[in-house]
Amino acid sequence: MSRQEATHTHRIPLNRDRVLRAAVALADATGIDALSMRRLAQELGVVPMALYKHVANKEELLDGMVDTVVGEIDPPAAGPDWQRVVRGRILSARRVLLHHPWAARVIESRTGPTPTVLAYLDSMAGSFRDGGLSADLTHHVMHAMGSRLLGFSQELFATSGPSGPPDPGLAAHYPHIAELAATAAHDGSSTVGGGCDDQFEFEFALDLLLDGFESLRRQSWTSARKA
Amino acid sequence: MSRQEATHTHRIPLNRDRVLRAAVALADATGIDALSMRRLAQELGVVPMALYKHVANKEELLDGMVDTVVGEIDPPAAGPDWQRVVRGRILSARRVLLHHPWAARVIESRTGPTPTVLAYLDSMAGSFRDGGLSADLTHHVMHAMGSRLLGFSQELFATSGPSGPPDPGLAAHYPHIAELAATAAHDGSSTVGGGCDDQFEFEFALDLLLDGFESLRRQSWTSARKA
DNA sequence: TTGACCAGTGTACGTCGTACACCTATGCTC
DNA sequence: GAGCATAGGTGTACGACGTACACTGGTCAA
Repeated sequence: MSRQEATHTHRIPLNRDRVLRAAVALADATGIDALSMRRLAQELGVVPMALYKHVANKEELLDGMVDTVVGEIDPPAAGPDWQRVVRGRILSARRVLLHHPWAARVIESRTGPTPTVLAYLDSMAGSFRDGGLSADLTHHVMHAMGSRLLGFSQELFATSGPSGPPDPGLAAHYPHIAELAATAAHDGSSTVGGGCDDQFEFEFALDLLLDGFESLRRQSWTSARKA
Repeated sequence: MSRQEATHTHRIPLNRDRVLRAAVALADATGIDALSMRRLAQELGVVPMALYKHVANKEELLDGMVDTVVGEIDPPAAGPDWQRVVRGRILSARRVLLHHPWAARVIESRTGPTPTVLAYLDSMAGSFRDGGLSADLTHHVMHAMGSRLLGFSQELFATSGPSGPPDPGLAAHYPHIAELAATAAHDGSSTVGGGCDDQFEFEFALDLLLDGFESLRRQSWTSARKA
């Protein structure tokens, strides 16, 4: 065992994690468009096909990169003030995304969320629930936050099929998300099957912002107060 | 002149507009990933290189497609209530984007806005100004709307260089945007050069939403009122 | 010693965007 | 009408890309 790296030209073997880290670093350095399997392999001193022993294909590589980035977001701080908790976490997410400028676009291009992303969203929903927001309100609030949570738009929760009971395994791992999915399912007002009423969610956030703007206008708000 | 289409196998010549329309239709039908210059040429009964007589390259094709889509958004309705005007226009933009599901991602991938997009944003800013919002507030409001206006994120206004006076031609064509750029330039609080304080803009929208959520929570808001 | 297993290799295919040289019919000028 | 520039369409070719598939060599359990 001690001669693991004894034989002189013996490379440390690749693994999924090294591949993902290298991919993130390469995307940071040269942009997402310059990230090809061939360039990445070259960076790792390996032939392109070697990568496929560690990721199934490029899509899975991108999924893994997203997970790596989402993993950099700070866990929620403890504290009684839910707004402080959520605010801090979202600003952490923003810092991470600013550090990996390609990430927002990649996240948006994914078709389904990975478990890592689901866990992040679940934890975020948990912060709202802990702050005393109802499951119903939390649901709409999560939609309203939309891209500010991560760069996602509203069809995130369409993952659960159009009918039938939600995956029971989901509830075990992501209790808050399961709860939100449940409220969406049995208040199914305008949509026929399960899933959310995207139009309602859009207007919910839009009106919240427009009302906020009008309120600022009435009080002659100016950004100078911040200086 | 009368024999313009007389000679039997004479194709109607292509033009930029026909190319763009066909590209939009193809993307609508088969998804943006299936849109290649070769597939598009085939759809038009033409050899791939023929397209390059009408668009410089694929990037310009995508720009043109975005313009086509943005051109479908309704003009602002007239009316004294600025919230109604803005709301209606944004919902129109949303309808258009729902009709072209690929568009949001393409818009976000563009590096700089086209004149058509600038005109749309200028007109939107004009609606806020007409509603009595100050130039300062309008500026932040435009940022806060962010992706809800079209799918853009905040670095939109970074187009004007980091220093020097803004393009005088810009003011003529896009007076409201020029006005916003001006307010951003000479209140330059935390950023060194010109441009916006993206961090401030992000927190502005974030806090507006968080405060709105807290207010709903206090009044035990529930979405059932909508039913 | 054998043989299964696994990380890494090499070759090859089909697709992509597009540079470049070429053709050909249109329509302008004399 | 004769001559000719020009715009629109063609054909060939190149260098990327993602990845299927068959392989090789080194490790370790039996």
